[in-house]
Amino acid sequence: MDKKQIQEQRIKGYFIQAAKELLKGEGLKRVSVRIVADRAGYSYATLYNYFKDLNDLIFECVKEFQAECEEHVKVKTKKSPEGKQKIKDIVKAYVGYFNEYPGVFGLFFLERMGDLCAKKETSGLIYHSLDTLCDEQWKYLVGNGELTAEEAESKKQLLRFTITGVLVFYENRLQPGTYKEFTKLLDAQLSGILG
Amino acid sequence: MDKKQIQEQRIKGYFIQAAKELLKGEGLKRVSVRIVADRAGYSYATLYNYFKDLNDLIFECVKEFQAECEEHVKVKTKKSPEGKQKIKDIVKAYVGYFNEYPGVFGLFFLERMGDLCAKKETSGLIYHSLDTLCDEQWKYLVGNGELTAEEAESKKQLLRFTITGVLVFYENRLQPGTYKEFTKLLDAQLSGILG
DNA sequence: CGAAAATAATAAATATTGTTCATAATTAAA
DNA sequence: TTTAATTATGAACAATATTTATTATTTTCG
Repeated sequence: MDKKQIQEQRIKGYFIQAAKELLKGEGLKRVSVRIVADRAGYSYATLYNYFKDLNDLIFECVKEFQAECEEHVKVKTKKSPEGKQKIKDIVKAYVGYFNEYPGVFGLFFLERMGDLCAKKETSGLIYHSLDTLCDEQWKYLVGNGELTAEEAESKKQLLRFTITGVLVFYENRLQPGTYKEFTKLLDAQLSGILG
Repeated sequence: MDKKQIQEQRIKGYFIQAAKELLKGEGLKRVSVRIVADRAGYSYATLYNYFKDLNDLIFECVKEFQAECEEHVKVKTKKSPEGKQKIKDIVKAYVGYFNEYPGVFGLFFLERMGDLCAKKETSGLIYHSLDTLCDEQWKYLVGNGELTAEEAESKKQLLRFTITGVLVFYENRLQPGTYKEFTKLLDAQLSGILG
């Protein structure tokens, strides 16, 4: 029956919504079965009627955050001029999303994904998100003759690692002390890679 | 009394040793008060006579791992020729240590340090370890005229971020699938930065 | 040496976790 | 309306970190 599917999906949504709010607000360590269920308006046991376990629920959140992030970037860079400038803007928007929700960054890159059941699926989703977002622009630059295919591949990798590294340092609240310094650092790194 | 200090330090050492073994072998998730105390040959409650809490113990482990890592790098690069080559070798040895003990890398960069009490102290220790290890060589290159002070600072930063990023990807078992590919990637990135 | 005092080790207890299961409540079917 | 299926839930279980009161040990000193 279709109704069943709709209703089930709706209730799953309540749990997911509650978990997402907690993840964004307080981070993974504050997400417990009891608290999520409370916020969703159900008993903790009910959660297990809709999700295999807590990781299953969190995995759904990861997927939604990933989509949110992608959407966020696309909206913010809609008008950017194609090529290197657009890549820079994509990266800035990408970083901006994680800066707005540090808990999501922690969930994506820091907190052990090892526990999340479908490792390959989740990791693939997360680890290639920046690549996917920039892919068109890299192709554009190669087609344009601005970069060779090898140069593009090399820069793509460098960008991926550098941005992740920068975020790891900043989100752990150490490296650049202020947001101002952080954006300056980011700009510098982007110029270094893309010219 | 001095005897007291020595004995206390000795028993603390048993707990630290047990925790270190667990961290290296199985990672943070497998480290529990009960298991550590068991391995140390004491009751779990005894641990609290020597450490404020579990984080306090783990912080001690972090300090020891940090020292171990430093020592490991220094031994491995003792004979390297000064300058860029030595920086490359330092980075390789540094990465090599974490590759040998993935649990330690996770502890350092991935698992939420937020819980570790003395955030600033711990983070400073960890986040500047690579910088400190390479510092002499950067100075050498500047004194040598091979690099300007600004170039050195910029490359130092880039190196720090890139290496962290590469490790985050590799240790989460996704990016390069094999160790062979990983070292190749590392070499490429090092050449890109240091020429 | 032996009693008193200080120190150290521990078991029991508390408060959280995630997860399972039998049962109660609700909804759908006949 | 009675029966059957589904859904929600509280109780229970195992494992977690930590605290507290009590026991065991060691040190001190008369």
